Amino acid sequence: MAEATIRDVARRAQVSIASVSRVLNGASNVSEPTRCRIEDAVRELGYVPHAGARSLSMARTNALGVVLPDLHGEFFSEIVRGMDREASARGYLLLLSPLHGESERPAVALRAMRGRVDGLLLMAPQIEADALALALPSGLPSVLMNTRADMGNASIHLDNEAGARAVADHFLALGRRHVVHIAGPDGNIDAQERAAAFARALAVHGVETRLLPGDFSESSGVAAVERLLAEGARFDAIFAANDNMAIGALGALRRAGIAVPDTVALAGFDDIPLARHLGLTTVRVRIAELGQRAVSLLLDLLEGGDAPPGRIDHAPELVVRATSDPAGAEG
Amino acid sequence: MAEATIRDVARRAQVSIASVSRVLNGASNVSEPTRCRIEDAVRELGYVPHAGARSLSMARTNALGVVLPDLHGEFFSEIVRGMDREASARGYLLLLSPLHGESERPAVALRAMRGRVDGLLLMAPQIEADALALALPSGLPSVLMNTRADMGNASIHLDNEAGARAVADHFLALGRRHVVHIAGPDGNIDAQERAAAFARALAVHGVETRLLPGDFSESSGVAAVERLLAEGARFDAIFAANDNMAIGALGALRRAGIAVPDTVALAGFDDIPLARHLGLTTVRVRIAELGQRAVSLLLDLLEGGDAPPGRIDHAPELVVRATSDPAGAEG
DNA sequence: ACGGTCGTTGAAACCGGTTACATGACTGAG
DNA sequence: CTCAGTCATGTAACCGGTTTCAACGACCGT
Repeated sequence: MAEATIRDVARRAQVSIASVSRVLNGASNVSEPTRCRIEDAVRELGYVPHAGARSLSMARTNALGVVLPDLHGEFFSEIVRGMDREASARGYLLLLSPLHGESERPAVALRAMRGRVDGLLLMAPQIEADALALALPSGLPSVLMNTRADMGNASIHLDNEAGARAVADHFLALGRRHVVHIAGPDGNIDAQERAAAFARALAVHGVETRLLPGDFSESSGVAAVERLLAEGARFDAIFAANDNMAIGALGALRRAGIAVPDTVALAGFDDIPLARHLGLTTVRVRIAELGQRAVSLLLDLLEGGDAPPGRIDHAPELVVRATSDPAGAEG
Repeated sequence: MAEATIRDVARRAQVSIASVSRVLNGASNVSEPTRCRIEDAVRELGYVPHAGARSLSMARTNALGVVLPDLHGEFFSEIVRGMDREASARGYLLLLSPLHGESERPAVALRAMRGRVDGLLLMAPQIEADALALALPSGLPSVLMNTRADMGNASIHLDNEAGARAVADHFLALGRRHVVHIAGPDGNIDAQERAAAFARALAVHGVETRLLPGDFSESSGVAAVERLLAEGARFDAIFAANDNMAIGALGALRRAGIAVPDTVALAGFDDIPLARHLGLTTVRVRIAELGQRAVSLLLDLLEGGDAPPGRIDHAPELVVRATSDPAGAEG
């Protein structure tokens, strides 16, 4: 048996579809007996409105498109959780379209969103500004997260510079002078900002930074440390561009018998739950909050429509734990 | 400027909307010159088809609804990742609707899906069978995950019994005889199955199980251990119904100076990434794979339509690590 | 020259809702 | 008693696509 439509309900209740629609949407101008007949018919038929059809005629879907890069576990779930918290509180659903395998062009994913969602949340730290401008559907209100482009779009950015600077200052305060940075993937804007700000903050105090490549994966953190050891390099502090790599580095240091934090201080970025358990010093991002704020910004844009708030910065916060705190017991 | 519609394209290319639609969908019966004119018009206008309208007329949305309880971080992201992997490989998007605050009735969430998605993935370990039957939209193909109901619906279940039994056997092999189980939330089917199977497997060998309440949160794991210690209870093995609680328990044991695994062996369930880092013995679920299989099952159902595969079991696997392995170094 | 076939095209119905507008009954005021 | 003003209700247009079907012209064989 096919699903009941509004016409079936109208027929059964002996009224026009207009009246049914009115009752369903809580319009006031329907008489009591008519309303009852309709409500009965709805119940008897188990009628559920067809959201797609409604969206089409109302030009409103009550859904938000979420386009994310291939994020590592904790980060992904946290940001989606935050987005969902805000979205569902305000009556919206989330339509997910991860751009897996970061290489894939986002254009397809973004185009598929037209007619499906009222607005777009796009996190694309890897994409060049112009590619982004090309791919962004013009008619769709969007909030950009941690992207390069800055073309009048509302956007929310993590303050990578403040976070990286805090780590640099912390290392300096500990008296470290032989500092290594394990960087994130090449094209990633967050990684670039972190690396640049970190090196700059140290350079101000005459400290040079040794830069090693990484790709945000745990294994690349391991590789970086192993390379340092193989070279016999001298270093007393490591800042990894994210927690994952820091965790890899921590493991490698331990296996090599290097005392953390006594010989080498270590810090990451993100503050994923694992970081707390491992006693990793890091920069707390409050990922869920970031997602929540992005959705809030987008919905304000959609509903208010008036003052498009430009760029919002999301401030992170240094969390000192065992891997850089000589006083603390190591987790 | 409003978004271009198919009529705008037709007008510009001097053809009917039918021809435009044909070109867009790759129909063969369009002459070369006409096709070119239309393609030019599409390009010039930056036309993108309206997915909502197309869905309505095709009665097909290319989206799957995902309704999940309030899962803890890793579990959530892993299962969504797995679902997305399969869904997007087969051309579908995911529409997310977490039932946060587990108490909330799923009926609303499920109803909102009608007309938006082609099929439904529902994980609801907390919901009673009859409530579920009532809430499930009749016209929507669905795959149930770890639910009680078994009403002809396709479903995929985690084999909790096998996992719990494996832990029990492992503890027995270690010679443990004073065994504690920290249970999951009351109404949760997974928690119930794990607790029952665990106690049963031990009982066969004449070992009784001390049962403590928990709610899958880390803090409830801490609380359980603290309660044991306060009572001065004698115990040499703990099986927590999930990793989160096991991690809480591990912390509490360490703080109390109790040797793990020498004095007390510890195991969890799920194998979240943290478990590996902490050296926690656990039952590996391959969460992403679970999600992937669920989507695959649903899509087979949708596309094939023929043989509705009934109930599928997803087998977990015991992973022995430091918290229960006397030989292994403790992580 | 004629009828049949084929390939190309457009008109219009349809998907399932919402809503502007018309209609008609009823009410109260003048 | 009449006329304006409510109020409840129905009709039909519309949202933006897909698809059926009929029309049309070109081409073919005879």
